Amino acid sequence: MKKNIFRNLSRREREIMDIVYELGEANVYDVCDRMEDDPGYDSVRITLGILAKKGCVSYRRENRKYIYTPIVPRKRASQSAAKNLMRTFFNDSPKKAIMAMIDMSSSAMTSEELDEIASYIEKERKKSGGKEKKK
Amino acid sequence: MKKNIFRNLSRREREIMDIVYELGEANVYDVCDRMEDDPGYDSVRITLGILAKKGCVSYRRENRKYIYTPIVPRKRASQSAAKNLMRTFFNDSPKKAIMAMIDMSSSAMTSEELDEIASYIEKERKKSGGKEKKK
DNA sequence: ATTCAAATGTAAATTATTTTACATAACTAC
DNA sequence: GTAGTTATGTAAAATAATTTACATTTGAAT
Repeated sequence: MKKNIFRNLSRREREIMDIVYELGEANVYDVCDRMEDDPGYDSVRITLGILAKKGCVSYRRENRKYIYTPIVPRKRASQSAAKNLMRTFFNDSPKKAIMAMIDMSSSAMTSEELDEIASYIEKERKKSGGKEKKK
Repeated sequence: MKKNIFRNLSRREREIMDIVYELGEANVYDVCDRMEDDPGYDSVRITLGILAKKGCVSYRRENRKYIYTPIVPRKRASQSAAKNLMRTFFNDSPKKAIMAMIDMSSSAMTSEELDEIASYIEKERKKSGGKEKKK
């Protein structure tokens, strides 16, 4: 059984990984800019180095700058995070989690967006038909 | 501006808070039972004490056992976590986040559940009409 | 009253994390 | 070439987190 990919990251490491995911890719300065307290270039650099050693990010050189990229693809990482959310707060029920997100966000979405989501559900519902209800 | 309630929790603290949220309330043994590595009763106890001091959990006595409960209500904590998820992985777009959750969960839901979600959206859509689309 | 279990508090010891520092390389621009 | 920027590596120092230990309290059971 695969464990949560990010469970053994420290607070700072986790914080930096979140920023790298948020940005898609980032250099040391990009990360520094997004941190509330400013830990200093070196500190962030060392931590990115640790994350590279742990296999969380890779880096490449572009012009003069090193650019760090998450190794676990955004999609897989987001699914892992979403599953964690479902387990922790929604008793592992996707339905409850999705409804809660709709509830908290409906006023921030346009009716068009809500419609889009509705048609997306309809499409999914037809596609697999979903799991059959237990008798 | 209110900061993320749980940003200054250490790894262990965060782990224990998740368990307390998952269970709703818990005593030291309940928490121990859910931890993969077993940190030992005392260690968990001390950490729960720190969480109490930080204002993350309260506790009450029931019979001979102390029971710890999250102070920030589950709903608010889950919203905070969901917002974090949206920011980190979905460019702050609820629509994208919700669709991703549907996508990853549709095969685990019955058609009935999908229907329920769809009607919930319809209800929300009618209620506020959502935000108007920008011209 | 004695014993046991469940709790408390405090402190020390251990480990992990985070930051700082220093020495160096490579590439650019002047 | 010299200086400046961006990077590297390693190590030390400083902080923070985690675990362990020991001394106490309280209530329940025998």
